[in-house]
Amino acid sequence: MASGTQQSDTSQSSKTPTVTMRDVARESGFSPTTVSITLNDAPLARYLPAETKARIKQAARKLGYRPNPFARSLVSKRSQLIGVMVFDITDPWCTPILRGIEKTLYESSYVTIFTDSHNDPTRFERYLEMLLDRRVEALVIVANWLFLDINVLADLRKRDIPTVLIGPELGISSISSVVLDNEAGAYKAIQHLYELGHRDIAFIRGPELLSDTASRWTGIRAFADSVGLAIDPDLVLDLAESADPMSSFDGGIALVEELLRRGKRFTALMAFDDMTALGAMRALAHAGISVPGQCSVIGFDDIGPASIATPGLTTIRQPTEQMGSFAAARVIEEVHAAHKSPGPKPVHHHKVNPELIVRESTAPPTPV
Amino acid sequence: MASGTQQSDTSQSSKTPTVTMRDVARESGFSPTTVSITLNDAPLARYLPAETKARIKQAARKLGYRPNPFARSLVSKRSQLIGVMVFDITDPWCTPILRGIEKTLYESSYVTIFTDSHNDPTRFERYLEMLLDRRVEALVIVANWLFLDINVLADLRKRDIPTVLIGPELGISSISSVVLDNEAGAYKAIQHLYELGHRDIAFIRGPELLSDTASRWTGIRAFADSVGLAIDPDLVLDLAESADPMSSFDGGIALVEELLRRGKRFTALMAFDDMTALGAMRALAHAGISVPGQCSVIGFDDIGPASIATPGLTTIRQPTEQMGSFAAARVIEEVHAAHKSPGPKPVHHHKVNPELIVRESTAPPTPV
DNA sequence: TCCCGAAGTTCGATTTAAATG
DNA sequence: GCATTTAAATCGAACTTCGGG
Repeated sequence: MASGTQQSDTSQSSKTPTVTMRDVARESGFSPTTVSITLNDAPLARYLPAETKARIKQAARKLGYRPNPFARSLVSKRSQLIGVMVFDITDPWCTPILRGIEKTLYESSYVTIFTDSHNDPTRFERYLEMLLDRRVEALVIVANWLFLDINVLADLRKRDIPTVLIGPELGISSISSVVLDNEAGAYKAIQHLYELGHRDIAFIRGPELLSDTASRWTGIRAFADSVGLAIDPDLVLDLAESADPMSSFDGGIALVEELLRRGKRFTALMAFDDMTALGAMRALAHAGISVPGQCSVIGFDDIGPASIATPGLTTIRQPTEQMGSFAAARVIEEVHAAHKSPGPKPVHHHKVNPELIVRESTAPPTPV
Repeated sequence: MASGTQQSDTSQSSKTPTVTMRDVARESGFSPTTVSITLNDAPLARYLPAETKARIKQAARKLGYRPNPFARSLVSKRSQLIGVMVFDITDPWCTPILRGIEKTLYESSYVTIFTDSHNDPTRFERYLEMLLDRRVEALVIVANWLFLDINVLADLRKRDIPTVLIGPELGISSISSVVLDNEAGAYKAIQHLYELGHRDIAFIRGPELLSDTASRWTGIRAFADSVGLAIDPDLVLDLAESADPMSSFDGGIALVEELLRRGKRFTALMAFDDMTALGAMRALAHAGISVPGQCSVIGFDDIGPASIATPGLTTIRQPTEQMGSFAAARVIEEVHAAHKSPGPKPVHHHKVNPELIVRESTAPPTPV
């Protein structure tokens, strides 16, 4: 059954005969030039009588003509290809971004070449070269973690290919980006806890090398200072460095255990991200501490698992899908602009706003 | 600062000059033919003196020569492109598969064109056309849900482009596939519960239209029959039809509530998939029923959220990454084979084995 | 299939310049 | 000059054929 004989399909068996423009020309009785002009609706098509165009189009349809993209790209020098480089497809933060990119690219005539660097610089550079060799017209980089050194990015600028980086803030940079307002997000998070009545709040901060860590902490400090809330240094722990998204889950577990060991009272915990928060909830559960009954937990990112955890995780949502859409739109815009006037384009930095999503993991502290 | 003046980069400013094979020929002092032969290590290269080859290669390196893929594809008729169509990138089941595909494609010289059909037949067909128009050499389809009608698939066969479908079993079909042995998986799941001592087991089955539903149920029946376990029809509920992965989470909640309403005793619950199981755990928690203390829960798939839920979800793992790798390898193989001898290739169906992953959500029933 | 190298044709389209009535 | 159409050059590489050494 599996490989059986193929009975049907009498004539047009094995390979498709590849019908070319020439064939359409022959079929319609016009020259290849005229065919090209009509089918592309080129400027000169204005002078062609409707009758001619109709005949040509019908011939094309009849033969099932499909223009060869390589021949086309060869002369137009446009690949209609957009390169997308994800740092780690395994990270649930990335997938909605991909969805966003795909949504806006779907409307255009561009097609996506997908690559995944596994957070590995070597792989990143090799893929980058591949993409460039393939003549992608633009690049969208989805970076959940930043190891990139400036040289690589500068190189991109030099090659004059529109690029947008989604993810970490990387301060002054020569490359366009779409980043979250981490400071505002963290501010909203702690404000939420504070308004519920929490005063003894523990914090798990991100890895020091990650720029997001600093900005989120700045947001936290800003709110704390504004209401005169004291932050106990003993209740502040840092996640270790790592490029594996799962590691912050484990980190969350380990650091909560450490927190518990220290014995200081806290009624709420603000985690660096959702993975950490989920790890923390696991550790809390194992210690017999109920969430949010005895301890509220708030995360950051609003990745998929946050909403299907029990209790549902209160968190700060990154509008990931919009970020992806925006980046893709931006990059297409730049391609069009470059088409009009070549040369380096201005760099844009777009900052998007996070949103507080209240679920089940936060509640007012229970009076002692 | 953003758009500032660009000081460095004296000469090679705006656009890259695109160095062609001709330039390399001129630089090295040989003809384009000789350059082509050496750079591609064509058969004729055997006769070229090392000296010549070295000079040419050096010239190429010096000029930063990059062969134009369009010119190349135009004559070779090979695009070096593999189309990947995901039904829903948002579904956590898909991402490890993508990773697997990417891993094996990385080693090859192929590049991935990524598309996401959103479980929408219209979108699927439009993307399919796009991929075909781009002359992809093969296709990998990652289907978490099956709406495809046979016509579309048959069409693919006719076009003679190697295709592998990852996902649902679709019985007799004309297209190669990589599917999970759902029956074996379900068998292992219920066996696990049974061996823990559970006898009153509730079931949430999948939507009727999904082929996986039937095979998993077959596995369950097979085990039950083999040990003489009775299945109470009142403890068997069905998920509604839907293409949204989140819907089974909601379904899990709703059906557990229904189950509880019925008032029949059960000490374990076997869910159609992890999403359903996670929903079930939420409903159980809300009803004040502890997992696994008062009720064990087992899922299916082992998607990412299963391991970071609390309690960790016991489940049946699909070797998703391997499935992706395998499919990609298979497809490349077929491309090579087709290169040697054209014509339709035999269809292969590969069935992979699931694995029981025991976490925290299952335990022996507590004696009443 | 001795060794080395190059001229010329081809792939399938776009585009310019020009020819026809 | 105008409306209508097309021959011919071009894009960048690969391959076939051929000519000397």
